[in-house]
Amino acid sequence: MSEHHHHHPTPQIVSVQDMIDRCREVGLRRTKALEELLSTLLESARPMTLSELASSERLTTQCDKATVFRLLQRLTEKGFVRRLGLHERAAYFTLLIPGRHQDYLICTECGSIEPVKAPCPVHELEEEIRVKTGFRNLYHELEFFGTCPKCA
Amino acid sequence: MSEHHHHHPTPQIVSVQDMIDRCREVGLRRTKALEELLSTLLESARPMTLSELASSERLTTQCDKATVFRLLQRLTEKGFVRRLGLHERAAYFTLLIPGRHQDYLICTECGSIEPVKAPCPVHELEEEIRVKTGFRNLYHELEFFGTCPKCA
DNA sequence: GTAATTGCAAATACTTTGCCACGTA
DNA sequence: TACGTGGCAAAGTATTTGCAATTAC
Repeated sequence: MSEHHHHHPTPQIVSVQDMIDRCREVGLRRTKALEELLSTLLESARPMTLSELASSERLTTQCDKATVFRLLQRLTEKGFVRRLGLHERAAYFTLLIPGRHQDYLICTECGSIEPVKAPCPVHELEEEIRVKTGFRNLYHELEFFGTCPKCA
Repeated sequence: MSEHHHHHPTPQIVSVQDMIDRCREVGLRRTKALEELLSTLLESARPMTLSELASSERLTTQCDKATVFRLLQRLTEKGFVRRLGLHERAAYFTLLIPGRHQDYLICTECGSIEPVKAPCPVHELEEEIRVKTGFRNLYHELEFFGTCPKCA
């Protein structure tokens, strides 16, 4: 029944409400667009592009693409969202949840994106780089590319 | 005592001549543009964008940007070049040399890109993913982002 | 000679901004 | 009221393609 709280990331439940509160703390206003965007990102199992977000069920009738763009921009600045490359022409965005890190497995044929289930083996190297190079605010991005079984 | 037979990077000398020969084997024609492009990529310590390549010393007077684009496209198809994300709006390209793998350390402020000197710790996970998911042609991309000492 | 390759220009795709109206605090 | 935010349209940047001329083999 009791949970052990060790140093490794504990799966934590994050609510849209929490996120909005955190946004308001740094000066963002509570708007319908912000709520819907955060909800959509939170519900998504994978990073999404601006176009995907802007045309998603919750947002398409709700607000303009430029609005979503500017929201993502603000959220990225404030550190609530991270912008990922993932090799497509369009950028991908994902919620940044403290203590949670995700790597991705991407099919170069059909473009499917799924989270890697295994633990990320890069933290030690990241620490080494932090110490040796003096870089600040260090983080990493790790993606695996290949042809998925369906496309093979 | 865990001696792995991982393809450790054998420092191999690669000449433009070799690369051109390999290109010809797969049907590409020996053109001035191809030579200059391969030379430029080979001399570069880091991946380069299409614009950088097209306006580089060797290529700017040599050929059109569309030509460089199509060359990179063919070289990528043939597996001689890899296209990387690296978080910028433009894609980056780098020569793909068998047995050689490179991770990058990128400053989010000034955009500088440098190769990581330490060995990449991802090969085992890559193998695990290959086995568990059935993905083919698997490879990975690992980048570290942060603020470099100069920009801090 | 034939097919691949090139240059130029035009078309796409994705991102970003200007401006003024609007809503939140 | 004041200032952050939103919608719409236009501009900006990177990529991609069509086509006729050229070049490698």
